[in-house]
Amino acid sequence: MSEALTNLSRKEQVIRKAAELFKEKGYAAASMRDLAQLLGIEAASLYSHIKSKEEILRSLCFDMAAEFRKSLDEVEKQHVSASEKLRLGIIGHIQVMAKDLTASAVFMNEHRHLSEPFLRDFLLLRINYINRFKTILEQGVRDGEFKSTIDKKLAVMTLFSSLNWMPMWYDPTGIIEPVELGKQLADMLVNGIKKTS
Amino acid sequence: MSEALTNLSRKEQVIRKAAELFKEKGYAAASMRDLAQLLGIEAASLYSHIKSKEEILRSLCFDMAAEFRKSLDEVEKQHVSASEKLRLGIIGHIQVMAKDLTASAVFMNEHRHLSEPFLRDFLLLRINYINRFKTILEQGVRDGEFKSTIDKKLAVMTLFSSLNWMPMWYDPTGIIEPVELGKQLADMLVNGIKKTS
DNA sequence: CCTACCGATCGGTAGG
DNA sequence: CCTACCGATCGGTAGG
Repeated sequence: MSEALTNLSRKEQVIRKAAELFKEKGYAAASMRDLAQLLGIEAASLYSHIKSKEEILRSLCFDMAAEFRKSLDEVEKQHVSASEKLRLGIIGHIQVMAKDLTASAVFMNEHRHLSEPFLRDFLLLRINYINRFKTILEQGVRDGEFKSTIDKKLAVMTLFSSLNWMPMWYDPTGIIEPVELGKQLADMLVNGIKKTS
Repeated sequence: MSEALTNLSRKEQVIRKAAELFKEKGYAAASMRDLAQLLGIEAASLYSHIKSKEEILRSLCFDMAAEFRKSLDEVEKQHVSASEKLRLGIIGHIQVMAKDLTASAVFMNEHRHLSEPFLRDFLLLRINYINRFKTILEQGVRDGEFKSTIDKKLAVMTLFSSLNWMPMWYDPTGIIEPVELGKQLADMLVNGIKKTS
């Protein structure tokens, strides 16, 4: 029983270290020997904790996907305007990423190394998530809250690009907190950077 | 002479095919044997055209960097407002990318596989380019054209994220042209998506 | 551009 | 978690 607990936590240690390694070198260039060395064990010993290198990637990608999904579920329950929903969606997304910036970077950059049918599943989850944001934008246009001239595909892709690159430059030790960052990003997208007065 | 020209054009064929392969599989996961097969030759034969796998990556990354730089040089010569400069800079960047979406994707996603001192040089070019856009934003704030409350780092990072992800979803056979896309992206960033009337 | 090959390294297994 | 390995594959060279 305590043995099972120990194994579980050791497995998580392996996965977390792997995330750091995958983020730094990329999945393909990161070797299991590199990973073992970081953990102070032999490469062969890794396989008492995990089944394969790809299993690690899978758990990182799909766990993050589940977190993003949960966050957006909460937002959609709210009865608020489209711009408020968009704001909450952005803040939620950033909060999820901020909880694990390393896993977020792997989620974003390394998912393509997933083999089938996992890659297909992952891509479906992602397109679904993006479409839920698109729905919010469409609602905003319908309600007369957003310009009818905006290109929704461009807007949603711009949003996602900004969101997904955040792990590359966001400094968690810096002054700005995740929620504040989300608010500013949402404000910039909704209101632009031009002075309105 | 015609031999030299043939070699040159063959070298370029190799590089272009490599760009497609690097984009699709990632640099580390793309093997020279894969590349050779795409070209219908043996892996060893590649080395009569190129010195090493990394030499290909270097030429792709640094050639793109030079194109981006040239484009921004032109923009900075113009005597126009900050928002117009920003607009022209965005359009220029997108035009450069649209000329070679494959090389652009490699430039963005694979540069980290450059070895030193090339990686350092590349990163310096990139930060310099980003800072030139930041200067445009600062000018806009100073001139009272942009809100003084905007986070310039966030704004410039958002801009770059959107710009750099474009090769991932932009469909060159689609209806929207590069210049039009640049205009819309600039408009969205400057004016936001909210109705102002 | 080819054949023939090199040493290094890869993910992973057997058996303890 | 270790020692001892495996077959496959890697980037690249020699010599033509």
